Amino acid sequence: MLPEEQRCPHNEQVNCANCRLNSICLPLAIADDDIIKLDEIVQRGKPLHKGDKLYRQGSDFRSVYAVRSGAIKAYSVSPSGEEQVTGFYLPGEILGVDGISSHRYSSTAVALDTSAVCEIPFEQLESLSLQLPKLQRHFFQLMSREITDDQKLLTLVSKNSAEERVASFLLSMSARHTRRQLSEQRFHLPMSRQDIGNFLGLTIETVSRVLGRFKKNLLIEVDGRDLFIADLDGLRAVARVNH
Amino acid sequence: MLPEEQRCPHNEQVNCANCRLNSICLPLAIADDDIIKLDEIVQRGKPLHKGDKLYRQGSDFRSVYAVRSGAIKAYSVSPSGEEQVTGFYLPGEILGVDGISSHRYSSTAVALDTSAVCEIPFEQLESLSLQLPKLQRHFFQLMSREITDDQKLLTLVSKNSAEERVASFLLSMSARHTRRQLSEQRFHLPMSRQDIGNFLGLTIETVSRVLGRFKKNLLIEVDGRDLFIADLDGLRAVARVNH
DNA sequence: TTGGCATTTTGATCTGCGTCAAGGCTGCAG
DNA sequence: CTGCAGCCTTGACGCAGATCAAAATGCCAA
Repeated sequence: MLPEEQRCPHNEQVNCANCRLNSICLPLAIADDDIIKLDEIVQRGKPLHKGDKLYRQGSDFRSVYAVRSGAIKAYSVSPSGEEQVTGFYLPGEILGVDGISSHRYSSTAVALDTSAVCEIPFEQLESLSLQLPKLQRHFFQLMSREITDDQKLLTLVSKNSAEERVASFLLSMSARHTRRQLSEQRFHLPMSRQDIGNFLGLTIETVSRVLGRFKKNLLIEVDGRDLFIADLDGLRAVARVNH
Repeated sequence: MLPEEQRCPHNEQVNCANCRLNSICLPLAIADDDIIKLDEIVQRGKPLHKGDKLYRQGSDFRSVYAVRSGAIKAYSVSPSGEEQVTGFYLPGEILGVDGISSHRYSSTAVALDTSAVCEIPFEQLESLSLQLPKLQRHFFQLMSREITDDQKLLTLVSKNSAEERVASFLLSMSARHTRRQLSEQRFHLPMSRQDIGNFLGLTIETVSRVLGRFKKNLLIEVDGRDLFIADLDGLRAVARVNH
């Protein structure tokens, strides 16, 4: 399958109003003339290459970012030196809000593939939110969702087995692809086994073994990072969590 | 030690402006005449008794709450039936923001002791935030802090040993007491071992054993839920995280 | 005071996943 | 083509913390 940016090139998406992702990104439920105002503050940068950093932990917070294509990984390093992957961001998703509280990003964001993002300067977003109640509400909801997602992840990591965690992760990826009208069953994982393991609190070997078992039980087919979920309900049964 | 509400009775704290907690609660950095507007929408209910529910997972979201005295525990039950304690809220802290995204609370909040809270109806808070840029900003920061706190907790639970987790937890409680001008070393734990274990992804037996080891190593003294941190630096060394 | 229930502690044993080690696969550079 | 580096898989073994069990302690009500 072609990457999304090739099926719907960047240069055709010159504004928020005609962006294919606008139903899952910021402008949700904002009136047309309001989208224009939002559009004026959004900056569309040049594509990031694999490995490029979008922002770094500890650097000054200025903007939040919406992913347009590709995939971004966010991770933070604790004072004790532990590295923790805090999230993967796919097209239509917003990252960077963790920087608001301390005026510095609390994580580093790196492109996992060639990616494109929209930069939204936060001060301007704040001003606009004062004028557009729906935008303010949308932003409160967005942050609240990040909180509930983090709490679900905490439950997953602290209460579920390795198989349940990996199954939930695959189903989460699947659901997020579905939201973008892409295949529910067949997709590419943009991150390494290392990243998956770190995110889920598992070692790379355990992730590999669990995927091997899923394959043996005919739940999935895997070839490197290409994934096919052969038995969605079977995987849901393993995850014991609704996705 | 007397509970705070007895040293500083409720009926003397009739408004936000003279509330002893206002430096760590909402009105931070808000001008005096703005505090009055905020004060008008805040509702001060009667005290909650131990075990009383402030709100329930799945019920309609209407308000966020500021703890005035006592202690509140928030927990959620996943579709698979796992119970996860998502946080403990002490005087000056805000809870309930997890309900914004889906218009329903994603957790249940229960009083661990006799407690008093201020109720802040969210629709009115939203309206006021449109008029008071500082309040909007404060609220964005508050939610962003909740996100970064959750991510730190995730790192703690997924990357650290039982001893590191318990030590970090005790230091976190200590730091939050210090913020309220209370003893850094001596305080009462309002929650059970069960709750601590659940919060940290450990069993009650492990929590008990770790506390026993800390006691043996003269890091702490414990008598039930009364705690004295005898060696703060020693405990910090065990936690390997700055608190 | 006594009884009963919830909470905590302590001990013995078990196990899922981490750790260590080795080998395979893929893609790129020369 | 060959060699090398990154990434992934597979196997053998050990251990931190879970589980199972039971006793100790605290707390409140009658």
